[in-house]
Amino acid sequence: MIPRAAKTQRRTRIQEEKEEKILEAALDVFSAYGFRGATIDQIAEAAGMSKPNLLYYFRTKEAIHRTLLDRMLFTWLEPLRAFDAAGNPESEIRSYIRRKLEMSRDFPRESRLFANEILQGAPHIEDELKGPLKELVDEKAQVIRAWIKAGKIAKCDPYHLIFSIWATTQHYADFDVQVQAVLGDKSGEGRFEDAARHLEELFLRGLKVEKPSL
Amino acid sequence: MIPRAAKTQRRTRIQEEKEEKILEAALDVFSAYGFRGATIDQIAEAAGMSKPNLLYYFRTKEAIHRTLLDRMLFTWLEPLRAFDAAGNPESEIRSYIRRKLEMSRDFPRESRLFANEILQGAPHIEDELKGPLKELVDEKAQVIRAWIKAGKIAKCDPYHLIFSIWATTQHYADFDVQVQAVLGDKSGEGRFEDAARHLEELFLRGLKVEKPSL
DNA sequence: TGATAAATTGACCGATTGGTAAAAGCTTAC
DNA sequence: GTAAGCTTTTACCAATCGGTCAATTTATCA
Repeated sequence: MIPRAAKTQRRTRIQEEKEEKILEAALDVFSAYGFRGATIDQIAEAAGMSKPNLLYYFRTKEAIHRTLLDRMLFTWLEPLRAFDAAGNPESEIRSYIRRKLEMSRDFPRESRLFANEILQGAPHIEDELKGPLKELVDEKAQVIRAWIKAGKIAKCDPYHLIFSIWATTQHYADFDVQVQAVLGDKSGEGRFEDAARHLEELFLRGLKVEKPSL
Repeated sequence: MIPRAAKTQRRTRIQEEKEEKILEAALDVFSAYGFRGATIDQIAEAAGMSKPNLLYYFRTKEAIHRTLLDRMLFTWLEPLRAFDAAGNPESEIRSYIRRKLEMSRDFPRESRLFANEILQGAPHIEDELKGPLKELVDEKAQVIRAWIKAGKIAKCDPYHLIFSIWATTQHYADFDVQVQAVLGDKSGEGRFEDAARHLEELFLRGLKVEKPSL
């Protein structure tokens, strides 16, 4: 009878399965229509259950949304967290770009969920942006700044550099329809590699110090 | 009595004014919530008129949305149209970036309207993307390819280069909340110039031929 | 097995959705 | 002024919204 936070504190197998199914369906709907555009009925149907049954596991529409966002935010920042100050600048930037691009390829719905949220003013995650996200970016910006001062990469604004990497990589998930429309349906397979090669070259050439070793 | 396409074929002064006011309000709402998330009541209130009055000028919610998209799509592509094959590659790319960035600064709502539409699968403008947009991009990609062949800029994929410019410039409109959260509310004025300088340097350095004039 | 708790459902709620009908108010040209 | 057409409003509609309730079915475990 007690849906969330059961007495035993341990979640049932059924609970686990159904909640997963709901979140899976909700990710489809929220990422496609945004928070306000999504409806509980739609999510319930996609999850293959009745609306009251869905609301037995998540008390409100917002609860589902929040759970999805929380989950996503953590993994979303993982590539940036992996950004290593001790590593080689070129390979660090290269692998960061690649990791972010892989996420766009493998988790496009998560990317769109996030994009929808930001686009609509980030009403549910403003604190996370101004807190944990900002702190992490500040930290990594310092790393980049150190590389610049050490003459390892060309001078540039670290924050805007990070923004550029975010923008270009996430573009392939968020604006996929447009990318496909422009490129035509040809080259469905090689598309990811083409984008990866292009971005790596663009950023690494753009950051190479003027006179490498002369 | 006949709202749209009046007998006289000429639109009244009042019609002109009210339609403009509706579109202005609708741009606010659609860009903030997406098509499904927006409501006619909300638009009507923002436009300072009753819902039936609004529906006297635009028969459906979709009609408003379509009008906004049609208007926007044309001006949105203007910078790319201005991309001149006869011009100097460096200055053409530089001014294209700047123009796109100016649009993000001056018309953020239009950018978000477009972003929302694409994010949600471009259900209303798929044809425009696969038609006019694709053709225009194909044309300009040829220009870039010619520049590459002539050795004027470094080798790169012209399509992905255009995507990168779109992504990075529109990022400042679409993800403004995130940008502000990360940068803090400091430097509100210089932000645009910082971004412009960063993007110009990134792309121009990234496209410079290896051995400029040796 | 039976009892107890968990899971599921149909019926329903008030509020809001996109949109309509019709009549009243307002402009404008003659 | 007045008649015709343009504009605006009040009242309303069926459908859908997020969510509740009580009752029923199903799983769990002693």
